[in-house]
Amino acid sequence: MKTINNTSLSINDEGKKVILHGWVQKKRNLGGLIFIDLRDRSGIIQLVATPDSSCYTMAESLKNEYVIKVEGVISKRQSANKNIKTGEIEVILDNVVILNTSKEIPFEISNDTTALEETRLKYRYLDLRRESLKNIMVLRHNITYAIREFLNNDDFLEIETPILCKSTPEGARDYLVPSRVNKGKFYALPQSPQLFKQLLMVGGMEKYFQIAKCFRDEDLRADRQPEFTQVDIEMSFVDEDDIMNLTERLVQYVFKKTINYDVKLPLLKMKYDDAIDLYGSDKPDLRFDMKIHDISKVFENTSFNLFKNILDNNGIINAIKVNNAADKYSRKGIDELTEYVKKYGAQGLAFLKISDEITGSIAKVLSEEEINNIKNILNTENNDLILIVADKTTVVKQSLGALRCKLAKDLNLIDKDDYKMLWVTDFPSFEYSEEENRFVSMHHPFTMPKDEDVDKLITDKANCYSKAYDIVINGYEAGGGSIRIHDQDIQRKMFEALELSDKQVEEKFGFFVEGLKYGTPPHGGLAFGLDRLVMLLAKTENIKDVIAFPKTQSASDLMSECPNVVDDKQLEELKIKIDKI
RNA sequence: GGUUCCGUGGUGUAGGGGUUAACACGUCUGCCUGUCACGCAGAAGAUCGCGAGUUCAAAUCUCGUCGGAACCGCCA
Repeated sequence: MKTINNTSLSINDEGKKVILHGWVQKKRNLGGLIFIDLRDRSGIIQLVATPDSSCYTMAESLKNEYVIKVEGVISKRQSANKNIKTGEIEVILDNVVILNTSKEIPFEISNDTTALEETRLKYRYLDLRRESLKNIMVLRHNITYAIREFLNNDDFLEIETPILCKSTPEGARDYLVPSRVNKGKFYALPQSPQLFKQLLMVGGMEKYFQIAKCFRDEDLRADRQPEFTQVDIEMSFVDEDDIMNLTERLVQYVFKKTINYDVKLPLLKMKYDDAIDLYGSDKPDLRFDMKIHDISKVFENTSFNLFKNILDNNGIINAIKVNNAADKYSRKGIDELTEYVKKYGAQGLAFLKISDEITGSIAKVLSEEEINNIKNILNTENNDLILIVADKTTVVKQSLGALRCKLAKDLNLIDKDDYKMLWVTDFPSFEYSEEENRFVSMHHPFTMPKDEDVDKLITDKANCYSKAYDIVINGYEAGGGSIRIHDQDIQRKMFEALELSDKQVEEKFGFFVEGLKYGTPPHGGLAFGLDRLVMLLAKTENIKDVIAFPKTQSASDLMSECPNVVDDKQLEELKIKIDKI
């Protein structure tokens, strides 16, 4: 068995005879002397074959990615290579055994490989040999290990819940699995272990966690995979603060343990409404400021018809100030920003450039007083750029919220080594679904309303808030959770608010509601997006970088060519017929 | 469901209606005893994703299709 971590060798081992295993990363044949970079999981160590050695011919025949076993003596190098950990030493070879050969590899195995993601995904097992990807796998392991360590020390039990579940058509689309034993019936893969973890609380487990695979059949994004991992936590006899407190300490522990970063506690708490108002997002990135300001009142009596009409139609006018950036955006630059906000439904983007003489798209149509009022509200200085969106509230907030993030990125306002974390709390219980013409749960139907809002469940849904919270890190929703409803009366009211009939409730989650009737303790929890947490700690913006075998945007695996068609025999066993597509 | 972009030797890019499709890295051969992005000399390797159309002529233009990427919708 391979026992030595190759790069654990150092100058202190000089003279020692060693047996090493690994892959040929690189061979440099100087004619009378051969250098080989031997790679194992720990890194690179240099081997040297001299012409007087019996293994010289064997060393000559080595090619990239051959798997070899070598014997040799640790020696001090004539001149050290400061770029690698073992740069002071090398192994003078006595013996080389080829354990396996390798086809010529399709792309260079190095951190700065030029291969596209597409190529790397097809040969993911080769991609994993690259140090940067390997390091993320190590980091991911360290993170899950730290999580288990922390939660174990806090009396949590790690319990697995089923992968084959009942489909609950609320929320995300389910992945379905046909049942052979029960023909015509389907399992669904879990979108999260939500119901099971609550039933574990009913089952008296008190403190549960699981590093749980979850599945959602929705479209992919740079930070979204159809198959992902959640750190799922649930506790009994707790309130919101207990869970936030525990989670903070967990995050602090993981950051310290894995990247030696000190998280200062307690984290900032911000109400959902304030987050939307100030940052246009329920997951604000606080690494930079650039708040959104409401300048509607400046235009109460404006003669500028465009803005007047928007205000008359219950719209708002908001602005962000980009410090010292007026000269950084030409007409073309502004046009690009305009196109950007249009994606979020904004009709346009007005701008003002602050200087002795105000310029910009609406500089001419505004009165001097209006411009002065804007300058006062935004507290402007010379060369500030003011960007304004006027529209209905959701469009204004969403587009400016996205715009401030784009600007911060474009203008390099973000310190890449910084982490800004906060809690976003007091989420609305409901959001109005235009599609379904009714209020639907923002979180899920088992989320406890704020004590003072229980009565509003029926009477004032739009102003009903819940005991729900998200932990936001650098603009990512890293995790979210809530206190659950354990009270039967409140649960009934919730279903009523969602316009679910007794029959619908019974069909959708009868087993769950039945369970809640048998002495359910007050409970709540939270789920962490593990992949996103790894992304944050690894400082990458692509979720594929933190998953060993990820899927492409069309939810396929380029390596195994999955999904794929199946045998007619398999379909026949399941009594499934495929329609022409 | 929608918008935008990409597809050219093994890899990554350049190019672009016309005769030998360019460059870098890699590969192969020879030379080379201190390299570590080794060096030097030479060679092989591509019907430009696939299909149709326009044209005297398509890798280039058009349409379709397949694959990839980013985003909007979607993601309780």
